Amino acid sequence: MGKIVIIDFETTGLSPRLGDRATEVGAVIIDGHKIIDKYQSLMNAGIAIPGFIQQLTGITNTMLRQAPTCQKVMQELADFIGDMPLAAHNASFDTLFLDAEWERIGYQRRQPFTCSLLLARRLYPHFPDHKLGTLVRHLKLPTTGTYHRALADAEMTASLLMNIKKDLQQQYNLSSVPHELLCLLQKTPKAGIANVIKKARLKLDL
DNA sequence: TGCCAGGCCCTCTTTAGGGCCTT
Repeated sequence: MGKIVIIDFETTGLSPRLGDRATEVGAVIIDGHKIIDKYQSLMNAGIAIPGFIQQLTGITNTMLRQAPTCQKVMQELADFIGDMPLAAHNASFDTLFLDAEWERIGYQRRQPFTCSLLLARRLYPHFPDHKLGTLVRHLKLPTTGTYHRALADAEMTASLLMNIKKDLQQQYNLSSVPHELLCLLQKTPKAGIANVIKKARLKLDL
């Protein structure tokens, strides 16, 4: 109950439709306000990583030559995730790559995705921007490794999401913040959040 | 040939345009 998988992909570019592929995936499971499990793997799609992305992520073509196939990694990831709901920072990006890589192994995502970027824009509108690094710095969250590596980014996104849940709980005096409520809030204009929580409090017994 | 992401959000908007965010 209350578990969410936070996921992050490193890729060869921005668009699976233009042929970009995943190069690394990191995923962590949170239960309430704790990380309880982690998964990480590089993956070899057999295509070259552009130079500027190698510089950005530190993931090189040499590293990928030794990496397992995308098919193997995506099957392991599907087993790791099971039917738990998902979250990511700028989830529209990770949704595209997860769906595209899973489609290649004949697997279809069924669970909803929550976006910590959309939630952070609503909860922390006064921050200078809503990049993952900026949010981690301003909220004084732990940095767990190198930015732009999949597991470190997934862990920091998990810390961010747990902070968002904690702030919602305190601000609105909620007993819990289920994934269903996060899905509702990420689509709610800032001015409507209190009203959505009021309705959800009755419906979800919060 | 030349171009090329895509979803969300704001505003000098809605018959649109541009910035943010992800690699």
